[in-house]
Parts: sequence; C-alpha cells; structure tokens
Amino acid sequence: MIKSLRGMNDILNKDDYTRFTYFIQTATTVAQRYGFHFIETPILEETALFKRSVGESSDIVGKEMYQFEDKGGNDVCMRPEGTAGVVRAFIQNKLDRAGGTHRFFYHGPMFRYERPQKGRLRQFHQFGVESFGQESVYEDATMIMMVADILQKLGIGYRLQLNSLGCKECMPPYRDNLVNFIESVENEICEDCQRRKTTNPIRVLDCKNEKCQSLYENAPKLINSLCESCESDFSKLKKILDANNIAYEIDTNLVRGLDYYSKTAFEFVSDNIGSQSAIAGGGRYDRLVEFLDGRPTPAVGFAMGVERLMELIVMPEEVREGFYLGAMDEEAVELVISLTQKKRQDTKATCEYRSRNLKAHLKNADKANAQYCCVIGSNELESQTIWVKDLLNKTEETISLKDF
RNA sequence: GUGGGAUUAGCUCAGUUGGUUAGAGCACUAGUUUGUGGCACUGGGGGCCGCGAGUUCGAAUCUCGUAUCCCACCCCA
Repeated sequence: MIKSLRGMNDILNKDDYTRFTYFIQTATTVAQRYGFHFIETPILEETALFKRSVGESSDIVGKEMYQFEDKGGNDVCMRPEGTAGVVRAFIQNKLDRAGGTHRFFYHGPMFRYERPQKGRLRQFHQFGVESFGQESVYEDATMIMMVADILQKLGIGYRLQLNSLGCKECMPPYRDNLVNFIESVENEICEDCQRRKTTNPIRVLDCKNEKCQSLYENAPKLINSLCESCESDFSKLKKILDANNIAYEIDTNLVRGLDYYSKTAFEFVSDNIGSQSAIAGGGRYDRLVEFLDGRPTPAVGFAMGVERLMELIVMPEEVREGFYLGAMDEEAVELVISLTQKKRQDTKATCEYRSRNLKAHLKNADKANAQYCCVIGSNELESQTIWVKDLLNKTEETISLKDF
C-alpha cells in the first residue's frame, strides 16, 4: 500500500475538515473586516528568495528546506513560510512604487523537512497577513488585536508574549555588546550556544540549558538598549494594548526565528497542545522589502499555524439544515431526484436513490442532519403531493408538489 | 539530527506463562409484520495483529531490522 509521506497528512475525517474549514472561514472573515484582501502566491519559488529573506543562519533555510533543481535547471524551493512570497509579489507587481497601504491575507501549505511530532508536520498550513506601507506602531497593535479577535471567535485561550527587537540603529550596537558578553562566559556555555554566538547571537538568550540561563542572567538586555524611537514605539504599543484589554507579558528572550524581523515581535502561545506551543507569531520587518530589491517600505505581519489551532477550536453546535428526500415507491425515485435538484438551488439538499420504508428515510434524514425529511410514496404520487416532516420542531404536513 | 515509548476491525482499545476458527464498545448494514427519526433488542459485514526476517512443533505474544505515530531535545506556526 502506498502511504502518504512522513509528516504529511490528509485532512478528511469529519472532525478535521469541519475544524479546518471553520478556521479558514473565521480567520478570513476577520481579516476582511480589518480591510485585508486575499492574495495567493506560488508554493514553489526560487531558492534565493528564501535565503535572502528568511536568512541563511536560520534553521528553516539552513537545514529544513525542500530544495531541488527543476527540469529547467533552476534552483527552487517549496515555500517554508508565507511572507517571502508575498513580499516578492508585492515588489514584482511594483506596489512598492505605487505607494499607499497594501494589506493582504493568505492561507495554504508550507513545507519544512523537520522531524515530525505533535503540532509539527513537514507539510502544514498557515493563515497569515502582511501589511505594507504603514510605519505606525499602531499597525503592529492592530495586527495583534486581529489575532486576538480570531482566537476569541474560535474560543481559544492564549498567552501573548511581546518583545522589541530594536531597529538598525540600536540592534547592531546591542549585538556587539552581547557578543562581548558571550565571549566573557564562552568556556562555560553549551555547544549550541557557542555555535549561536556566530550564527545568531540573540538566540543564546532563550537557550533551554539551565546552566546557560543562569550565566545569562547578567547579560545585557535589548529592551534596555533600545533607541529613542524604538523605546517610544514599544511604549505606545503597550499602551494601546492596555486600552483595548489585550493582556500580554514582556518576554525579553523572545526572538523570532526568521532574520527579517525588527522592532515589534510577538508570539501567541497555548499551554494545551504540548511542546509545540506557538500558535501564532509575527512582527515588524521594515527592511525586508529593501533587502529583496524593492523600494524601502515598512511592513508588519503574522502567521498562524492551522493544525496547532484546529484541536483548540471550540466548535459551535451543529445545526440541522436543509432537506433530505426519499421515495417509498420505485416509481417516485426519479421525481425525488428532480425535486432535490430544485431544492439545491437555494439550500442544502440530499436524497436517497433507493426506495425505502418511511422509518429508514427518517433515520437517514436524521443522520444527514437535515431539518426536513421529505418522502413520496404511492399515496403522494397519486395525489401529486409530498410528505414533509420538520425534524427539529417535530411537525409534519403533506403539501402539493406545486408548493414544494 | 539525538534519546525514549507505542503500532491488533473505520475509531477507541482488550488479548493470560508462546497453544485450536483473534475479541469488546462505538461506527457501518439489515431486521424487530406492511407509513413515523434520535432509544432499545436481534442478526450481518469487516483484521496479511504496521512491514520484513529470525527463534520454535507452534508467534498478535520472544529476538533483530525497518516504517510510521507519539514524548523530550532541537526548531517554530
């Protein structure tokens, strides 16, 4: 038997597909209310796009990409995340030159060659949004409120972690400062941290090793080294979140794994889905458009992990809807099919192709979760009527076919 | 990539010190006398016991390999 590849799942059982579609519908509705519109970009992109945007020092690009040469000899990758493609499309379509604000939302599969675990798949789905052209930190706050809105509508509890990664003014000096500090304790830190020192020094701060953590207690903190503009934006952000009743915790060790982030960084985490606890994450990336050869354009965005959210969703109760039709006489089957077809123009309608007794039809209608069970037997056929029972209100009537 | 646990019906799981035709609940399907659903009762279908080797008279059960899922690390949504 041929099976799906490791870490790549089908979404086909009822619990999965109802949750998946409910999530996409809910998130789409919210994003549209915030004035975002749909964008779809290719799954396959030139490898260079991800190397330049996500960053070669990141694990995602360094060891997790589905990268190969296509038949035309191009070095291509299946997208490991969504932002790079949207930024590429933004620049390619010259929206960076058009000016103004451009807001997009997208959803689709992403690919990372990781060791699978609960909440960590090789093909997984993200819902994300990107906003271009807004320099204001209020846009960052709006992003966070949008995530909170979506989660609230889905009945999902969360903790929000917040940090500022600084900008090109305050980050580099801080980084040098931190590297100096790391060198001062270099002999005592773990191997991973020694590697991080050169690849991505900020990452040492959230090392899980207890010994490292105790050494880093005295490490310089970026939050205390922010420049005036970053400091003021971070205060504004906290203030606006306070004003809108969004609870958060400052996590000075929060470092997003993608190199393009600056200033605001945030992560929504859940304590109920195991160790892969990040359910949404995002932040500002003011320099990425320029990195990818566009005109400098401020931008901010986030992405949500659909599979991780799915099991947390509190699903609304299923409601009875539409019609079920059946025949109790072989002669009536084709009439039933035509009537079902007619009903489908306005609502959900299903029918049974076999002629069955009334009890069987009522059972079927119940299982199909229809509100109305409609049956035609020999009596109805003769009088050109149809028997209709409302399964919800337990009422029934026989009506003329003309009025059905 | 490293370490650990699991894998038996569509789903959730039993299965004795290795011993006859491998079980249950749910789900599916058909009936319970002829036109009234959810409930109940009675039948029925459905298993290469993950896959491949080995030990044995005999393996779901023991050994090894392999695949997948799960847990932790790592990483991140």
